[in-house]
Amino acid sequence: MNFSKKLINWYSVNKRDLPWRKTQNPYFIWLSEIILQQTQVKQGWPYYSKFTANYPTVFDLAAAKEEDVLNLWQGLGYYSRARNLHASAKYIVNELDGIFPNTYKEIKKLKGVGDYTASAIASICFNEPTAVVDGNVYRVLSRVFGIETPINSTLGIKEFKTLAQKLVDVKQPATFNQAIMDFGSQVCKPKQPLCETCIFNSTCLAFNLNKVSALPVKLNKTKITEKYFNFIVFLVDGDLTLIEKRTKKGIWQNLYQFPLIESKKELTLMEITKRVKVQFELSQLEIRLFNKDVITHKLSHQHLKTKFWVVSTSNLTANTTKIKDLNNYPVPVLIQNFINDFNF
DNA sequence: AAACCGGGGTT
DNA sequence: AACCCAGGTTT
Repeated sequence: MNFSKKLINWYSVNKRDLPWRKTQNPYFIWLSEIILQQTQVKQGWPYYSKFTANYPTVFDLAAAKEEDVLNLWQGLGYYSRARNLHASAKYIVNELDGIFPNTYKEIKKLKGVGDYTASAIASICFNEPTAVVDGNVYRVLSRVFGIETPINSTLGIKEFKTLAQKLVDVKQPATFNQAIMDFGSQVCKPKQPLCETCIFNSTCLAFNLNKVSALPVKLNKTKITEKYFNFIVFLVDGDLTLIEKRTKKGIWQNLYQFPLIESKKELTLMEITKRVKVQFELSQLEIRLFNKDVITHKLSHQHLKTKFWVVSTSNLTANTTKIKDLNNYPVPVLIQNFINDFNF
């Protein structure tokens, strides 16, 4: 029996029961695929439930305010996904009369949709035989076929896509694509894969050559930079504070935060006090450090060493926000954790 | 081709 | 603390 047949047989018995597997509605499949980019099923699941409940159709999503979409996305990370999702919903409604594009080529034109996502939607919703290549597929194919080309090299990307495209069952691409991904996540796992009971273990090159833990090959090494973040948490007359929107490109674009003083080195109480006085035109103020120990918020490529400075004042000229309204604004997890811990 | 973009998990 | 996981866009 060939690779695809064995895989599909495995899937028919072992497939997971996931909410987005009950539908072929391209809007729902698109939502699920964007949410699941760089995200485990367990983490994405509640967000899929929230989004389908709040925005049951593409028209509802298109009509929403970006801020509300980001608020619902809060905590999931990679926020450009939410911004692109919203922009594409508006594009589908305004330019395509609300009709979801139905070919790989047209689907890929949506913002935030690349090769993987376009292949997934085209195959699952429209039966187009385009093979998906996600992290699971790289792992399964590199091991079973013993391919050592780095999966994040230009050559590797082409090589694995070609192989997957050769293997895909053109009669049932949706089943094949979901089968290989499910197999990768449940059997051919990154750590402690289930080789002893694997359906491919008699032919799998990695298993038989004892190379399972060495595959797939990935060249990497992202260097991590360190920054100091000082958030200024104003308390004005007990019930007001000050927040600002991050409008510039970079992390957390269009999310909100307390006014931020960023630096390459750690700043002292004196330096913070002075900068707050100058920036906010305050002659005198009461300031205290909330977290005795610095909070290190770890992103994939930077570590943010964070302090929250609580400043009590009554004569702030800037536009304040009611503390009880804080949860109307999308904020990074770092800020949400503070709001929860501080207990205003 | 390399850097950027979040957050959660395991060892 | 050091490692791992996982697509798309921008530079």
